[in-house]
Amino acid sequence: MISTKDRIASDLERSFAALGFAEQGVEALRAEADVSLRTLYKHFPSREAMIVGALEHRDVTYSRWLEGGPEDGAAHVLHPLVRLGDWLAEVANTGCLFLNAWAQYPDSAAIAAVVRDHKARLADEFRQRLARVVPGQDTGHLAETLFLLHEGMTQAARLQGREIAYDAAMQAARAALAAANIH
Amino acid sequence: MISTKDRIASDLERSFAALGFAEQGVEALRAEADVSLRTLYKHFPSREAMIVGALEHRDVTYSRWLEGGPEDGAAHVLHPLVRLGDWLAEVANTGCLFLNAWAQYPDSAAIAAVVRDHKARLADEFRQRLARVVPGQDTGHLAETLFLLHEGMTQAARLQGREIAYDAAMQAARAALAAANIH
DNA sequence: CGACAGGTATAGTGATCGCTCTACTTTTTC
DNA sequence: GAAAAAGTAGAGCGATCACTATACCTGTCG
Repeated sequence: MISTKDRIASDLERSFAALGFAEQGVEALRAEADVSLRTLYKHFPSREAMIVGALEHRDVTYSRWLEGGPEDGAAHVLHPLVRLGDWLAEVANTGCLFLNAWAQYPDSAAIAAVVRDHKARLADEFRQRLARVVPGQDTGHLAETLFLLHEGMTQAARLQGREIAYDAAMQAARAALAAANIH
Repeated sequence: MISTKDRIASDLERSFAALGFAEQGVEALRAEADVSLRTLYKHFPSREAMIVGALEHRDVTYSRWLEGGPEDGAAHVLHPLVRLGDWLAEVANTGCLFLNAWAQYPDSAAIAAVVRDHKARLADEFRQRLARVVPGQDTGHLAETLFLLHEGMTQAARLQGREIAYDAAMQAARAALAAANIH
């Protein structure tokens, strides 16, 4: 049983992803979610809350998107980057939804918090996968590099095309893993 | 002799960089540039034109910022990344001004054009430096990787801190160059 | 001198937008 | 089956904002 709030959050996420955060007012969001204005405001008491709700929803969907993959070796660590490549192939290429939101509302503490939270979780994903492949080894620096490549691929995809960005990121990632003797 | 328009553009760049594109209206920009509203609109006939003017100004200042550096070897190629690190140490950490603008106005052709232009010039900077160090060699793919690291460092700096982002990007860049036998 | 290019100062305008309020209906729950 | 919870429809308010219009000043140059 999916709650009304979750359904609206999903629609908001889709809507913001498609048209950005500035180009549509609350009325347009209401129409996209196909609810009354009152109901929309009951679940998300301000426009800012709608943005936060959409970002939180994407945080969950993207985490699920990264799950799974090969269970050992470099491929286990690289899986999130491969999945990002898949993601970029599916959606319109508008960069990172979180960073776009943050760029637009740099003074909103609530938005900054959800962005930092999401990115911290993402960096942790790489740390955990590295810990599984080479347990006990200090891989903090390597995890940061993989995270940086994730961010770089996201931005480069809209500037130079998905394939180029994917190839460049994957090659750099493989080289970094190889230098740490992870194959 | 610096023109009035250039002086205003410089103020606009500073203003947008400090406070973002959404948080200040035309009146705030006018105050920052210390001109009358009429003069501001004479040089930049719309708010969008003010944004474009600010971005064009930064395109020039950042190109100048990257100039020079060591004249041979890997250090010649890496110089723009080093300079980006210096840049990130000096300015407030708000990501890439161009991508922030684009995120906010995804439908503006004029803004999209100046963003693409700037990023193309940046990618070319890496290509030219590679061509100088290993003339005749096909380094297209390597240039894309360095460009991706540039974008990644910019974004990662606001998420994980400047030093971490700088170290991660430089390490990945050195590994990529070493793999191509550039030292 | 006098024309004029380019500046200042600022009030006003029309449109948009976030949000609320009123009045009513449907669904759920005990 | 009644009450309460949750939904719909949509008009309207107050504030903001991009942009314009009016009226005036000033330094330069033929």
